[in-house]
Amino acid sequence: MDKINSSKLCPQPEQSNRLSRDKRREQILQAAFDLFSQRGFSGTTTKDIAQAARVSEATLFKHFETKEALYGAIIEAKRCEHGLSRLPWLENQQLIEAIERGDDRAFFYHFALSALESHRENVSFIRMIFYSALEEHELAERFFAEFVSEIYEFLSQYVRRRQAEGVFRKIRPKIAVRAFLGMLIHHSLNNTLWDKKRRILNISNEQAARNFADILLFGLVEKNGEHA
Amino acid sequence: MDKINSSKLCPQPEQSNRLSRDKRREQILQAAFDLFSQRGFSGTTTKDIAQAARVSEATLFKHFETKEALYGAIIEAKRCEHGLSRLPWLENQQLIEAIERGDDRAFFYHFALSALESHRENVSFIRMIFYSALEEHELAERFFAEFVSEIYEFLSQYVRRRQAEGVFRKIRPKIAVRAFLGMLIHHSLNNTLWDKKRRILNISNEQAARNFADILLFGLVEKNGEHA
DNA sequence: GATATAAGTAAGTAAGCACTTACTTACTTT
DNA sequence: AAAGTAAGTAAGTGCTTACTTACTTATATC
Repeated sequence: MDKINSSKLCPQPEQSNRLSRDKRREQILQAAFDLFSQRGFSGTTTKDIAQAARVSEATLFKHFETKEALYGAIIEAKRCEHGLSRLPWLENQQLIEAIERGDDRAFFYHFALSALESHRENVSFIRMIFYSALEEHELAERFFAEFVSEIYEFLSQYVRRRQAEGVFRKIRPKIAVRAFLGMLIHHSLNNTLWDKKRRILNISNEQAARNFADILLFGLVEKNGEHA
Repeated sequence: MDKINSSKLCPQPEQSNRLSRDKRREQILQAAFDLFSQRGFSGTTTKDIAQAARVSEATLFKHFETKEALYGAIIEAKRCEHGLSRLPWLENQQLIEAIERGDDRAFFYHFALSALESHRENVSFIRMIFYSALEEHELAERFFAEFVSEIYEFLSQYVRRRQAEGVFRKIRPKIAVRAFLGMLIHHSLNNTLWDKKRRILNISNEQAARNFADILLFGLVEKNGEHA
């Protein structure tokens, strides 16, 4: 209606909204990701997604055969983004230095901090992962098998080494890792899902990382000034 | 069809399936709870619920005005079941004895154990709570405000007291509580949601409770035989 | 045993759902 | 500039959804 001759009369805003296949595809994926993470798979309609991506539903189905296939494409895209190629510790210089110095406190602090920061930056991804786990889509399973289990491996190797060196006491390393990751993930989950207003506990990621690392290493029981 | 004269010809199974209002109501609630916890609110249809409860959809809507109201009724029912009246520690004799003895290890062990057991017995409830949190229904909010915050209060009181007595070191009590609850909830979540086959870590609730309590109290760092 | 009342349902309804069809642009290649 | 190709959509399709209507039992009370 207001498009027909606009290119002749007013040249400003109404160019063609035609995009290259890849650009449009990405746009739809982004809209779908946002909506799925907010409302889950069955809570999101293809009409909603099309509207959010500013295309017709027909266009959406030209790019993705089914709603399920669209979900699958998101999984694939996120898998590449968060995939094995860039596990967080490999690009965390301070973490690597802490390992070299044998500084357990710095090691767990920097690991915790980067995990908490990453959670904060990927709230949508976390929500989507949780939806996937509940709905038993494969995203959750893949994420766990490819990413989480690597983290367990990395951290429990560290614990095992420090046990061999006589610094850590005897405990199954994976139990220690579960405890530590539990602190981190539970804290992030509180901040993004349960207690967004942070009524119960409102602390910075630095404080959280520092305290969780210290609890893991030294516990609550006083040891008379062993660490300042 | 096969109901019309069955009461005259064969007296065994085909009595009337008419129930009292309360009985029927409860049956529908149970079916709805099971399905909502498996598939979430928008993933469950009223037809599914009616079938699972073995009534017609019309009957379902005679008992509950809308699907949303049915959800609300579940919340109310679960709130009574899990409500303030029976917070877990009040009926845990071993926990109370541990407090009286001033036995921190026993205290956190028994708390952890009863939490983990309770999670195991209420998998459906946990799933439903998580769906509620993601879908931002009020169940999650109420549960948190009425139940979880009480637990924080109880545990941080304990920590505060032991700090005053010079046994625990200086740390914000709620951070310690968050760390401990994180271990417990994350472990249960792994067992029921992420790693049902327990590939990464397969331990009993007793082992988990023992180890988590010890990490909280003593940490990982060796203290040369301070606790056997 | 007649009457009142509540429990129950078969068969709808309108709106919403994932997905198609048949067609119109816009850009690229020659 | 003509032809070929790909991007895009208006207007459906048939099915499913939450919810109703108009009716049929069953049971408690007198």
